[in-house]
Amino acid sequence: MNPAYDVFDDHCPTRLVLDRLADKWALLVLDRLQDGPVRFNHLRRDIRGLSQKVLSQTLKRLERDGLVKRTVHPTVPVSVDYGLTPLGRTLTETVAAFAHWAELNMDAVLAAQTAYDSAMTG
Amino acid sequence: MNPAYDVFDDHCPTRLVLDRLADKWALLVLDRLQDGPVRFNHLRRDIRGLSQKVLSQTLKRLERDGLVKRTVHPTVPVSVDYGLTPLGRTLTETVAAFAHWAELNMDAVLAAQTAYDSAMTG
DNA sequence: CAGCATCCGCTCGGATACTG
DNA sequence: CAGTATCCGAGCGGATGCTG
Repeated sequence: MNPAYDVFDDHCPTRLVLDRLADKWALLVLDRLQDGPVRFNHLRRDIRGLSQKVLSQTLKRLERDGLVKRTVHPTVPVSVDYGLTPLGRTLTETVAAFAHWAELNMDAVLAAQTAYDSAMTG
Repeated sequence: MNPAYDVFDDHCPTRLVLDRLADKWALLVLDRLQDGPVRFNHLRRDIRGLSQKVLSQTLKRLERDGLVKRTVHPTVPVSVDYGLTPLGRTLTETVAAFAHWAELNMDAVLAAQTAYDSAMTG
């Protein structure tokens, strides 16, 4: 580890990475890719609510950051799939933990919200 | 786990949670709180670039979601600190993994970006 | 110290239409 | 199928000023 990097520092480049990863769509894409490469429109269908424009942007950013690999298959018509790079793979566990923490603890969060809101009202 | 919850579903409540957690500031706050409660202005100073308004909003949301506990100490003047709830504590490992993945893999990401950009240019 | 209220620029992201 | 291009409204978040 390079001790010069510090996420709490405003001007540290890690902030840029954090900004990329702290994105709902990027997390969902990375989570969806953990079982292997997926094609563009397949991703689009699987991740409900994700528009094609945002998917395109998200994939491009993830590719630029070296987390996702874009592969073009020379078929007719051309087909393209997206998979994790080795670097991206080092993140999958964390991403999965994140995404599924929500599923596991949803009830507790909803209960906390209800309690908080009723405390405000009453 | 409740199999009814699915982060890939557009209308699943877990999407709301994911939205909250997939936030740079929320992640940094949670990461900063893992060693114990911290006072408001202390947080503000430690997390560079975080404005007071956004810190306030972030803390309120995290409190509403049951991840953070706000404690008022009846001193003069009043002092307030924020700490993790037991629920919030179940997230710290994941959050820390996230924040520090950035620090660990910064060099690789920067290299990937450079390669990507030069491939575009040249 | 620990906030709230207001203004406001800027970007995110949804909708739509078009291309190879 | 796999995108690009454009328009545009909503909201995030920074700056500033004020309160108990």
